[in-house]
Amino acid sequence: MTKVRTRFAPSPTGYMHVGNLRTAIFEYLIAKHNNGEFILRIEDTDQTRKVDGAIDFIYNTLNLCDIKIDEGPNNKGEYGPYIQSERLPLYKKYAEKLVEDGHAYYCFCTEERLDKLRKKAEEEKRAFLYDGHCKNLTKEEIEKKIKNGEKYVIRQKMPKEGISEYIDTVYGKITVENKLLEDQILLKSDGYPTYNFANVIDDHLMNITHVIRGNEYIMSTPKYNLLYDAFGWEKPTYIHVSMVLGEDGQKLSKRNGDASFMDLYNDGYIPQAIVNYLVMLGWSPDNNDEIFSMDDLIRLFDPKRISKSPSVFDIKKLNWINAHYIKKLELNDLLNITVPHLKDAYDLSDKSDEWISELVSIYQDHISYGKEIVEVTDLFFKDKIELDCECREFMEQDGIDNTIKVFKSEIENIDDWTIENINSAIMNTKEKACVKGKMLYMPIRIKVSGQMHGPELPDTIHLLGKETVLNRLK
RNA sequence: GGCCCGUUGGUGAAGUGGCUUAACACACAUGCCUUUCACGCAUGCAUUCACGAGUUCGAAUCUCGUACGGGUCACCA
Repeated sequence: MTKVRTRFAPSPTGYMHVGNLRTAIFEYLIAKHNNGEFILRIEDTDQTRKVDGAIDFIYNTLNLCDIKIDEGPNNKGEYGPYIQSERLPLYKKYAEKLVEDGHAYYCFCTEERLDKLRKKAEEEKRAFLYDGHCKNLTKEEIEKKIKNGEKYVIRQKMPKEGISEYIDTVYGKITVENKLLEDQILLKSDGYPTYNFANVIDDHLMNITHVIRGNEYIMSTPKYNLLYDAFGWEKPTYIHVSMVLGEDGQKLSKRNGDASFMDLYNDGYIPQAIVNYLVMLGWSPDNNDEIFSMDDLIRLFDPKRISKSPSVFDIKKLNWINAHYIKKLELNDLLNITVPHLKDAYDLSDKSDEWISELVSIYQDHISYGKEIVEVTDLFFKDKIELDCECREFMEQDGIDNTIKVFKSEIENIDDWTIENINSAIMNTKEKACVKGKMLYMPIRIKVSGQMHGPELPDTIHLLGKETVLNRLK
């Protein structure tokens, strides 16, 4: 049996939205589930969209997600180079081979002529298809034109009749009429291959066995297959996956302000949690489990269970999964995803490392992503706290003033500012003011933190410091 | 406009002709527990699977039509 090989083939744009990442995850899981290899190939045939540092960015992203690349631009491999712009001669060679064998032809049509055809098609409300104008040029005509320095492209010769069909792992049988297939361009006039062509050549040369990609390619896959047939190559297994949509039901995009992986990462989402969440978008295991390690996923992943319909990216569910991962974090990792945000938002110069650790720790179970630490801890950093309606209502009840007064004097009497002593102060207040439960804790909590909820009260008070607490009890 | 694909609750989804009076999870709501929130627990939230017809003893599941949504039709990837 041949070894399963999948590839992730992004353009180097320096941006990866979660839909792209999900595709990479699926590709990785399919390879690893079958003990296969995962290849990274950079598709930079559009030189205008290239961004510096994009390759490192991709490596960095996949690395953070524990997706290990077996072969790629920064790895050794037998099938390189792994950057398409470094493979140019190859494409040209194969395109010319196709011409020789009668599966493709030179085309000298100018942009103007094509524009005109396009316009006409639009007016007549039909799909534009190249009219095959250059298909039957004689050898002499072609040589003459090339000699004259006329620009040319190489186009694939499509059958005019019949149908093409193939089996997609997710969508089943897909049928397209051949007459709807365009004599698509394989080699552009600048000598670069088109995406479609480079893909076929590279996938074959790199021994890719499973092609996983967005379902926008469902319709063009027959063209790919025709190419495989023309070369006499074995076709890969196709696995088309549906789209990931934004909350508005629209396609995810940077412009829409939709979060990219890096945005999420920078906000303190844990890559493993993001992977966990993304894999559940459009895929489900055959049981009810929802929390998966990468090893679990590799073991369980079955592309047959990928769903056909698009799914909406739901940040709330991601929050839930991420909170789950945060609860299990070691202190150091917890600090890493929270402290930078604290530093950003507040002046920490007079706070000790111990204080910061303690602060972050008591909120570990209360935040669903790193950056959330900022809003939830603001009571530690502002001078004046304001009570909302619910708090004020609570504070208007009888006996509250007395409880606060008693508690304040208890606090004043503490010499050694420890959580134990603070706890004793609360207990003493319980005795002396004759209140308990909600009527004991809530007034103190509200007065001191300005909120009706939060972590353990003694911890909060301890972190606030004696001075601040006394000020707020006034 | 042609062609292709999709449509189960606010969201992710299970479901492949009878065990479904449609799982599970998120979200939401209520209650219990708890000093509060959270956690946990319990309950509620789709009389119905876009709609209509057909096949069948029986349909979310099969067929056809309609609607809606998306994709595709570049010397972009």
